[in-house]
Amino acid sequence: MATQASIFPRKTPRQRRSIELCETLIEATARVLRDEGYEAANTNRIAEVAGVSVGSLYQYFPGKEALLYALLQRQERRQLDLLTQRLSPALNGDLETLVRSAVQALVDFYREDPELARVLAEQRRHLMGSRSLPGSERAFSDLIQTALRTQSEQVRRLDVEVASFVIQRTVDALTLEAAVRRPDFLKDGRLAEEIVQLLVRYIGIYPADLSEQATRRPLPPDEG
Amino acid sequence: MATQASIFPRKTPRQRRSIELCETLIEATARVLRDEGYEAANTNRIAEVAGVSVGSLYQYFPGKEALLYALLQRQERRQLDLLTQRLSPALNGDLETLVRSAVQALVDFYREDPELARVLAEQRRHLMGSRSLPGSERAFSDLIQTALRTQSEQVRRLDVEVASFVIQRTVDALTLEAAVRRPDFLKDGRLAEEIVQLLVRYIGIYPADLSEQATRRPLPPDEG
DNA sequence: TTACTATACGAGCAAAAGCTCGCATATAGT
DNA sequence: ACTATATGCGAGCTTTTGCTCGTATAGTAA
Repeated sequence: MATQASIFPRKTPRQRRSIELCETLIEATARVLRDEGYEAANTNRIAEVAGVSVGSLYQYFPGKEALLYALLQRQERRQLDLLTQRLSPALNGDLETLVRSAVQALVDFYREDPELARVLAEQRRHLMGSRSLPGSERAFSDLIQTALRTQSEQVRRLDVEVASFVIQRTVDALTLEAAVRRPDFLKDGRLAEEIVQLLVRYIGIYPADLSEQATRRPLPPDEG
Repeated sequence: MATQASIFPRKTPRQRRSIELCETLIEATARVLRDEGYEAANTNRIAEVAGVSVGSLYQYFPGKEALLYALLQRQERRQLDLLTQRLSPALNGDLETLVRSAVQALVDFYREDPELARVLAEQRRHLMGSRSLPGSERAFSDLIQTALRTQSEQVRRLDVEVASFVIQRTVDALTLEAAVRRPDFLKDGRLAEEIVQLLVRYIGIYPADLSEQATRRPLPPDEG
């Protein structure tokens, strides 16, 4: 059972059938993870579900970690694609619309396949280990920081680094957790709207902030 | 490798040395999980680290799942203990103090052993499966709902069920995630205070809420 | 002491999982 | 058609893991 730890593909497929083979294997990995759980996700089972032989599997992937990693990359790419696609029309609107677009994008994404998303979220850190995280995470964080800076009139003064961490982790954790455990909260949109409120109240300007905003907003209306 | 799935102890230790043995095993499980990861956490390795034989392990635990489950229970009990202990002196104070106590309790808890907390969080759902969750989670949720209702003058009108979900998952995800990945954010208290702000702004009453609060607060001040 | 029970041990077997290698087939280039 | 290369296969070997069982020791009670 001498386990080989490399994460990266053993060789790149050249012909069409081998490319399809790799995709079939990744898809099978997703199916096994979703339907049978992590324990069942061994190379023999994945090859069996994919309808190919173990030998073929090992021709392209050095082990199950590599399959998991490839699947994770596919997932992250799709997530980021959806997010940027949904966000671009809202970038010039008001803050609330922007936030709502982002939240709804993640809700839709996780609702599509909650079980798979959950398992992958669990495995993410195992695979990343101490490696740098080039995935959608960094891109998402950049997206938030940019938005915070460009929407500065509607945004209170805050530590952008910490705030983007808070925003990203909050919306991700809540949408994923809800998709897995409280799908009823997502079905009627109650929770999505609640997350929007949570974030807008956190980011947006309220009277309590006016004193510290004085340098940026020269008009101090009397409160009381 | 015919795996036996039961979660519950095989028999209860009667003499002192056997009680110590069980605790040693649970502690070893924690150590292996923290230092070597989930993959390494097999019964042979745990017994070795504990300095006892596999035979002794199987006398009390039917498999590694049972060990994991026992460890998880210990962790949840400690977490809930700390939380209730920190919260009780703040129950009569203002909302912000209450929230700050809860956040700080979780921050302290996760900072104590972030790696272990992370691994256990990952494993929680595997072990719980479709079982009911009698752990700290339910108790925490009840705690929040009670607090929301008793502090009603400082709390805006909101769906208590959804709100308690949002609050619980938010504070838990943020504190755990930060303890693991951004310990620097926790060291100087920047993040803790940010989480407090996030929650207080979400829960608390702001001018934007005054119209919908009219039935509860009979004084409608003109806004604008 | 004696008898009885609980506890501890660890070699070792069976099942599972990881992985290879020799051979068969498909595709591409000439 | 012929050759070279890429692809696919799966029996079966190796290592790991889960777990038992016969034996030895420690505790308890008479």
